Amino acid sequence: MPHNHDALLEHVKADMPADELLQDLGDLFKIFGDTTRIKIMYALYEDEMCVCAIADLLGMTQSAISHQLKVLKAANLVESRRDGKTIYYRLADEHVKSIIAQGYEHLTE
Amino acid sequence: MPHNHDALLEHVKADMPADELLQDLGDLFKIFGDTTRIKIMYALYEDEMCVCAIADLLGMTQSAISHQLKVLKAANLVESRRDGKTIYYRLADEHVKSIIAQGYEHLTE
DNA sequence: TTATCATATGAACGGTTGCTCATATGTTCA
DNA sequence: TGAACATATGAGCAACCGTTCATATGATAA
Repeated sequence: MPHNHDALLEHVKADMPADELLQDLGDLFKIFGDTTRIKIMYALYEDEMCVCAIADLLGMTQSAISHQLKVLKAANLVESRRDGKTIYYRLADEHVKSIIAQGYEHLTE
Repeated sequence: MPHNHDALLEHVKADMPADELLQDLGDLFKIFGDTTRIKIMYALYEDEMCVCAIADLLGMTQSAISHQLKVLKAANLVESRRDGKTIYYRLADEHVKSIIAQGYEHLTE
């Protein structure tokens, strides 16, 4: 007879966040789970930057960077402003830095 | 003539972590970027749990959970101990909680 | 308006990933 | 030892994802 843990499950289940939130959490971290996007966020750590500067910095296509910036913007991780032909991107809030910082700590300890 | 930002690039490049670390960061967050793994980590938030209990909790196959636990263990996010036939998993350190907490904050503010 | 720069976007292709299924390993107990 | 339970693992497949390529949009200046 398989062993039983209904009591434990009852307890743990009660403390679990809603499925939708867990899904959203996964989706959020998925965005951090790509080196290109991590690099973009690090590039914006101190100051805003235009798309072609980021592309130059990472040695990648302007198109590739644009696609990724769109993903980051959809997740409210970056914001942008236009100045003539140029569009400058910046980090949207401090969570970006603190999430990366926590990951960094896990790796370097 | 395309506009120039060599000076900016020079400065930002100097502050960027090594490529290998950025890669590792991406790989780490990739692991958080899956709902099943997020659920497993949340299940272990307060106490250790055996594999079949996690499978029951999430309504998933034992095999699927085992595969994911292997991924989590390889990234030092969970640890395990054996007690007879049963193997209990627990969170490896506090970073797991704080990383998830930061993501949670970003979503709920 | 036309040419050029800066960025955005859609389609498509190749690589990755998470699950299933079958099976193997390891442990306990009769 | 053999049967049952608990977990691990390898192969295979469908779905997802990041890039490239071609092209579209938007802005400026001549």
